[in-house]
Amino acid sequence: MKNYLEDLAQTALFAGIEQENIEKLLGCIQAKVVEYKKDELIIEEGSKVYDFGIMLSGHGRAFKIDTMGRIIIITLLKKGSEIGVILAAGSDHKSPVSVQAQEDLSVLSVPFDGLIMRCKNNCPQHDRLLRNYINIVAEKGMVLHERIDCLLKPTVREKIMTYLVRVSREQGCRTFTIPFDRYAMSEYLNIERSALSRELSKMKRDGLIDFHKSEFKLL
Amino acid sequence: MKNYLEDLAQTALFAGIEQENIEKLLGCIQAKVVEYKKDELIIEEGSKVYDFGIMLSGHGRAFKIDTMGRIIIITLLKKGSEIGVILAAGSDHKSPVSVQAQEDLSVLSVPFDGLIMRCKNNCPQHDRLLRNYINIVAEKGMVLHERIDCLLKPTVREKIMTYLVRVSREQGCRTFTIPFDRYAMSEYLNIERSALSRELSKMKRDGLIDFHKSEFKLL
DNA sequence: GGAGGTATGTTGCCTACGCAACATAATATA
DNA sequence: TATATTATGTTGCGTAGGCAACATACCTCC
Repeated sequence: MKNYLEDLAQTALFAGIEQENIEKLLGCIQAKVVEYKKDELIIEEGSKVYDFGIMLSGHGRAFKIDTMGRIIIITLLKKGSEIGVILAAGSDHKSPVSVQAQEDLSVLSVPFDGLIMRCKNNCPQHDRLLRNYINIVAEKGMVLHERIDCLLKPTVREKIMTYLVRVSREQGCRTFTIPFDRYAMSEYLNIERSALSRELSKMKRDGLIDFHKSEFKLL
Repeated sequence: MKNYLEDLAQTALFAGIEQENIEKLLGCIQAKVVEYKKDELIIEEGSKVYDFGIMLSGHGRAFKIDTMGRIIIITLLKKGSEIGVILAAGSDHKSPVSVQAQEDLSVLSVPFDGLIMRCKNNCPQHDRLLRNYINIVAEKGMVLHERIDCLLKPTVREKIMTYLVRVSREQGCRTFTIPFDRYAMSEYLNIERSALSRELSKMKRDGLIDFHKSEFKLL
């Protein structure tokens, strides 16, 4: 466990908490490290989830299989990503997604009840931990809201613009880099990759934007 | 304030807390009642939000104006609805929506910090309150996720089916009532009202579903 | 440098669905 | 019961964008 302390100090969950206190907290909230093999399921669609997790190493993905058998990627997970945060805090707990290890990896697993129960020993910064947690849940909600914001736009062009304007704002600059390749971007906006490329080209021609690969510029 | 205690006891925020304790808590968390006139803005798009609210009476709506000047309804609010729960708990606090009173109404306004700070007097069930709050935030996230689930479906028929199957599951019955009229349903699924009606009729013809108004049946 | 692999762009075809306009049904008003 | 009003259903038309197929750029590894 100890070897992870440094990494944990960098996570949103433990933000603002000193390492020695993190160590104490980990015991208090009954956190444990769980290892997964490549392709193993961390969460199975439909199962009940009471523990949330923080990725300590490796890569994973959250996905679901739709009625037609297609795989829909919900999120990609890397070191530091949270798993099942909303689920564990919700009231139904039933997972709409599966989470799978894409390579051997380890996860810090925390029972939600351990987090939320005030420990008898009143350990320092448990409050801060809780506040961080709420913050994470809220931010996840914001992220979902922002995606819906794009998805609701009627045309491909408006979807793209909504997305680009947001990223530009976030990075505080008219020139910016998006964290997607074309395929991922098309999935995020729920449009065809080719249709995306087509519209991007048109928008460039129309003098609305400029771009090369994942570098964009709003004009 | 007192006259609202009974209503508050019914809300998700105060679920499982007795009325006398609610009264104490209200003071502890520095809640106050705020009145709004018809058409007044409770939250203004772009403003920073540090307090969340619980609707005590009346109706309101959350909306945003998109780039083309169209009004997009995000949610409708009624007695018991929460306002700005995710915002107040988030880290940016900047509201992507406006919230407006559609008639004279009152709101219980609670500073997020009041909620999350452990009161010195260690008042009973403050923990429960916090747990309820996290629960609400998480559920809001689930609701957004579920909508995205529909929006991502490529065809109108699949969007409809995804939605109907979910509501059917929620109500635990193949016959059920949806909380939308056609127009609201079409907005939720982000499709044209006429296209929705058209597809619903086809699905009935195909023996997939049966319906009359807002009553549906999966076959 | 060549050869294979992957990411991105281009284009023609075709249809699902947005849009508008109208029809019918349900509900309210008087 | 007549009349206005609002919800829902129907239909024809035109096109945005899905789909498939191919083109080009970029990258990696012999």
